[in-house]
Amino acid sequence: MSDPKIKNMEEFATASGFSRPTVSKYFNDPNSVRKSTRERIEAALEQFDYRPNIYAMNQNRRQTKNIGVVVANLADPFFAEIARNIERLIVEAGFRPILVSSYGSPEQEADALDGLRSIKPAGVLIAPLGRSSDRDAMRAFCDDVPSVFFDNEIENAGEAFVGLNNHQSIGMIVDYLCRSGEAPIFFEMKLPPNPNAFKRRKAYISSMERLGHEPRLVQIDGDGWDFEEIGFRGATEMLTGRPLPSDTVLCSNDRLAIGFLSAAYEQGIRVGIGPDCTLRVAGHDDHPFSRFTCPKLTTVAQDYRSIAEKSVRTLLEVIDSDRRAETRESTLFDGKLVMRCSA
Amino acid sequence: MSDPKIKNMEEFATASGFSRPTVSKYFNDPNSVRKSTRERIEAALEQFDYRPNIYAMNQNRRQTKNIGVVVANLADPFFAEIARNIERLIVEAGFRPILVSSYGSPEQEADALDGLRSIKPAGVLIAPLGRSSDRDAMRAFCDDVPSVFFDNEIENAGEAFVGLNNHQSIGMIVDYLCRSGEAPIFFEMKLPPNPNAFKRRKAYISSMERLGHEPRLVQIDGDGWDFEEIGFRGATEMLTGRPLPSDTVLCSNDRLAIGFLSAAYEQGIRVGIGPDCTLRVAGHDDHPFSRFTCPKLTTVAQDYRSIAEKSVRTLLEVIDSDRRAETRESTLFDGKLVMRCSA
DNA sequence: TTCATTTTTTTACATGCGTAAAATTATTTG
DNA sequence: CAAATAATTTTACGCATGTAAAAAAATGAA
Repeated sequence: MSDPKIKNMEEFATASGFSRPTVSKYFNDPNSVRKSTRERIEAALEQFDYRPNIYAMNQNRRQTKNIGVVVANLADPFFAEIARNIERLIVEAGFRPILVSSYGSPEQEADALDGLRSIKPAGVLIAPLGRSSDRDAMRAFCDDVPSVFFDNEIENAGEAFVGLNNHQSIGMIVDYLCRSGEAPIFFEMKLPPNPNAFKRRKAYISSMERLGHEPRLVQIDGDGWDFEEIGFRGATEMLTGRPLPSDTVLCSNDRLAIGFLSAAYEQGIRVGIGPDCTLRVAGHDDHPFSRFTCPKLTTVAQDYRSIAEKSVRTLLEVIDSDRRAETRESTLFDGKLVMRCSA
Repeated sequence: MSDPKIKNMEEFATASGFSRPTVSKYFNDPNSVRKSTRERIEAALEQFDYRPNIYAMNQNRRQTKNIGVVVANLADPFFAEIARNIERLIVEAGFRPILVSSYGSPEQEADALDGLRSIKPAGVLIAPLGRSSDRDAMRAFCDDVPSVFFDNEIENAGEAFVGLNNHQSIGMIVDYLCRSGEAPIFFEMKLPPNPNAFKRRKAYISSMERLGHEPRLVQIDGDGWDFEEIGFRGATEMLTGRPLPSDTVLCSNDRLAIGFLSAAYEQGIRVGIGPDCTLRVAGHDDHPFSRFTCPKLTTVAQDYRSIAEKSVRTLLEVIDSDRRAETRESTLFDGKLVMRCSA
């Protein structure tokens, strides 16, 4: 392949025997030209290896084919996993994903949005930090570019929100724990960085009340996103202190649970549902590592795929229709109970 | 701020009272204009919120300010962590990082390079998949754009390689294990996707021989990047089979060790250095989760920061000097022993 | 074959910037 | 203050594409 070197679309058009506008049309949508034309262009493409200059394209198009994806923390495999799904769907739809991570920092989140702005994306998918996010900056951004939020919501921002039905999922696991043993206490951070945690707290309380049990919150100190470390420290403190009001612990998320289990192990406390176990621990999210904890963690699985699909589909609809949504749509997926051996 | 709306550099130049070329010069390098000019432009910048069109800039510059970062698998927190460091350094150097992940698939790795090509990056940092990488495609890519490899090497590709000194690190932990107990057997995949694994195998063998012990490899089946799962299955099989030739196991990496520990726990085998323990397990990499395994994992820490810094610095030097390296430089950092309680 | 329809070509202009050379103006130095 | 130097402006062109309108050509149906 590649006889002479092709510099631009003009030369490629000449080489392939068509005019530049026709070739341009082909690149914007191969189906917009006659089949015979398409085939001849594609044959030429094999021969001459030319690709349109992406900068010139993006400069002149009304819309770029870029879709920004900003996640709260790529170092958390949960986000990496959902980002992977989202990226795949974006590529399949013929767009180009631009993945950026806030790495837990509000400043970096703001910088990420700022950086995306200059790229003029057709749309953006955002998993915001939550409590520490700059909400005003975020809303201002969403006014300018179509945005769909996932995992975490920012009130009055974006075209839509796609997330987990915490009420259902927490209700489900509280139900399970109550009918299979003692009613759980709720292990969480006093001041969680993540709004989901607040929803889960509320869901826990209402579920317990619904079942006629008294809710008991264990709220541990800690700041930031090092949930395992925070959970470890909180659990160590809790487990060496006075006796627990219940032998069952529901953690606000799997990462706290991972820290909790590590602490319990270190304290020599046997966790699980076996006869020799003195504590049951459950988590939430079905974190990629939760199947390798000791013992394996009973948890609630978020439906990564569905959340990714719905988010991307919703954004693409907004982009295609070329008009902003007048009402903010909110889609919540149910969690699925994943029973392993920790509870 | 922002009185009228500024569309382009022409309008902004007029608004700020300079000519467009002067303003253009400022944006390319603020220090290339007189201080008073710089200050007036910056004042205007506050007032009018304008930012240059990144596509027009990149189209006309000799070089873009983009630096591609392609990692083997973002879903592995090790890569996420090193990517975070690299991204930060790139931003600090005034470039824009473009992060893409192969997610363990050679096709996606090739696609990633292809996608980066169209972005005309000033340079690229690559942590290749290794064994399954398309070496020819990779070398062809490196001919076109300055590339530095990290974590994994591809022979005869790229300007430089920055990684870990497996010989030193494995030697160190073998030394430690031998002097504190029985000589370790080596737990690894039969056909690892990652070339580092081969180096570690060799390093293990030579270290054992140096210390007068017979090397013993336990090579488990499995394909792909689900190391925890592969380690879990391999360990389960191994631990339920005939008695082990040693009570000490060195895993080729932490993710295998995480699976191993999970399996040992399930088998009721107590791992650690305590008196009631029957097995010692060590890993390698100081994976973010290795401090929360049960028991906490003794391992070798890779120096994320140094690897990231050296990689970025090397690439920037190539970019700045505007000439390709004639010799391929290879930098290996020593690992550090992280003693926890698993061995 | 003829006519209506679709596709392609031609022509022309727009986009938002980089950059080079020459002319001008401002600043610094002696 | 004049000369030397540095910064800025003017002018002009280039980059690689999108896009719109009118003209021409190809295609398909009767």
